Amino acid sequence: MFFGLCKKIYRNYKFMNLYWGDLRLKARAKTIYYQIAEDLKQQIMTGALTPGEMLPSQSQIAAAYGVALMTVRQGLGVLIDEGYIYSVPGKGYFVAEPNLDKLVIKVSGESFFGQKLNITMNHVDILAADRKLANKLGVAVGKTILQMQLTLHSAAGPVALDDRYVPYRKGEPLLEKELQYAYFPHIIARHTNMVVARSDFSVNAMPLSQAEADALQAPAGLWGLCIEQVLYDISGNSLGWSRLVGRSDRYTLSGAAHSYAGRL
Amino acid sequence: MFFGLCKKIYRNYKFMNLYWGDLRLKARAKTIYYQIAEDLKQQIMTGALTPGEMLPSQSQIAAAYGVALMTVRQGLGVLIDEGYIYSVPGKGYFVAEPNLDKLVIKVSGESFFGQKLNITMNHVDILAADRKLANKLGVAVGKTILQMQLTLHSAAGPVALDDRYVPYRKGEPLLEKELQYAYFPHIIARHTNMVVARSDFSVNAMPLSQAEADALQAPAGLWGLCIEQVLYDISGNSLGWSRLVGRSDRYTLSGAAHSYAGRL
DNA sequence: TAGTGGTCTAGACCACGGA
DNA sequence: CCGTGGTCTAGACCACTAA
Repeated sequence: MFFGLCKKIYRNYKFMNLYWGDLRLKARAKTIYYQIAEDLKQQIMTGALTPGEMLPSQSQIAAAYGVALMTVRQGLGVLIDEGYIYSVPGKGYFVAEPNLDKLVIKVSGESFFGQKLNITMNHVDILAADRKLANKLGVAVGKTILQMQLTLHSAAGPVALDDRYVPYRKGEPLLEKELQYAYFPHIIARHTNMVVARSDFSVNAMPLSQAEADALQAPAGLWGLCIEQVLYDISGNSLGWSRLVGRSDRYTLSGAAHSYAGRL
Repeated sequence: MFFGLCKKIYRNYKFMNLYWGDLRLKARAKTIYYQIAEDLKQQIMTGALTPGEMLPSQSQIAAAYGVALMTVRQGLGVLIDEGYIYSVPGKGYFVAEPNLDKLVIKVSGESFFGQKLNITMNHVDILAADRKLANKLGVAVGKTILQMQLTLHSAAGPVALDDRYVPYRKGEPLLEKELQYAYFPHIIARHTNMVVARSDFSVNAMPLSQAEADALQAPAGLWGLCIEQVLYDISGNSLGWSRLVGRSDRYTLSGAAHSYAGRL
């Protein structure tokens, strides 16, 4: 049932010239373990193997392909990486349930909102942390904070305002060069020698303050889309806080979710 | 430099009773390959190995631990899975650059916005696709569409309205049972026998229509947070479209990003 | 007890990279 | 040329699961 026509002799791949130069994927595409993975993936996506169903055992697959166990395991490893299957020790491999519960938004520094944005630095200030700021950054009230505000704008005009707060570090001046990075974590990564491990963020609709509306040249009554982001190091210490508020008529956040999600 | 104290004799793990029953992670925690991975991960997170730096070669690691090559490879595989390193054939393994450019929002059916929400079905209708709907769903204008609208509400009152559209399929009646799933993809997955492979979504601030404001009992002038989602099968055919608009004062979207991201 | 997956070994050959 | 990672073999022993 599982292996109708799949007993082809994959093994003569050794005698073929398959490493077509630069493209690594093309090379991988013709390996035995990759073929095993593709065959099984095919059966999952076409419904021949349904979610929850058990796959044939490693040894059955090995026998079917005339191949060693480790090779089969490598193929199954690919499917595990890609989220198609999971294993239960002592029982077997099972087809995973598809789910779309992880929405992924990609934000590179280059194209924050799916469009190329120019950056203007409005001002850089030194200030003492008030209660709210101290709370966000996990520092004591009164602690010296570096604040910067910048504007992202497209050809149509200003798109978003971004206020960023970093605990001041002695002997680590912010360089002009660093400020050019559109995406806050990139600044932090260059500015501190800490490894930024995690960021928590939230997204919501917000009314624009008068100052924000002015700076964004926003029509009266327009609300903004607000993205807050707090950065942490590996120990959970806060490294920075960013609050971006943008014209909702000039950008939207977008992304995708995949049922069988591999690595990010 | 790389291996100061790490030449412990891991190999006697074989003679210890390490498989402490149910927890699989605890078992894995004491394997050789896992220890190798942890040691290297430690060096990366503490800065002993910096992004872009080359790791010692497989054979060096194997010699340092007194272990076979395949075992080392398995350990390095863990780090690749978790995004800490990558490999360049013919050269070596390298520490990856940390980046926080993938924001992940988890939405389970249980807690859509970080709070338990009750669901009320407002109505289910059959209608013919107009141009906009036909475009969204990738069907012909006039095609029969199943529409349903539901309200999500917390103890405080209504939180969001969700309009969902599914191309009508003969002989596949929507079951009352299926409608209880809060999260749209879950309904689709149960309703059709198609595998939902991908969903594209977008998030933005939107003014509430009069009908929406009434249904949500929203204060005058309040804008909503709108999440649109289109579901696709493996071939790229659209399986459904959902447009959720919610009171921005009663929920926010939130999530996290990780510098070294493993599987979703 | 038999079958499953999980770990590990000590070899092998291959393609790629750089000196 | 040699060192690198990538693939593969034919075994081994272990712990878990279910009959």
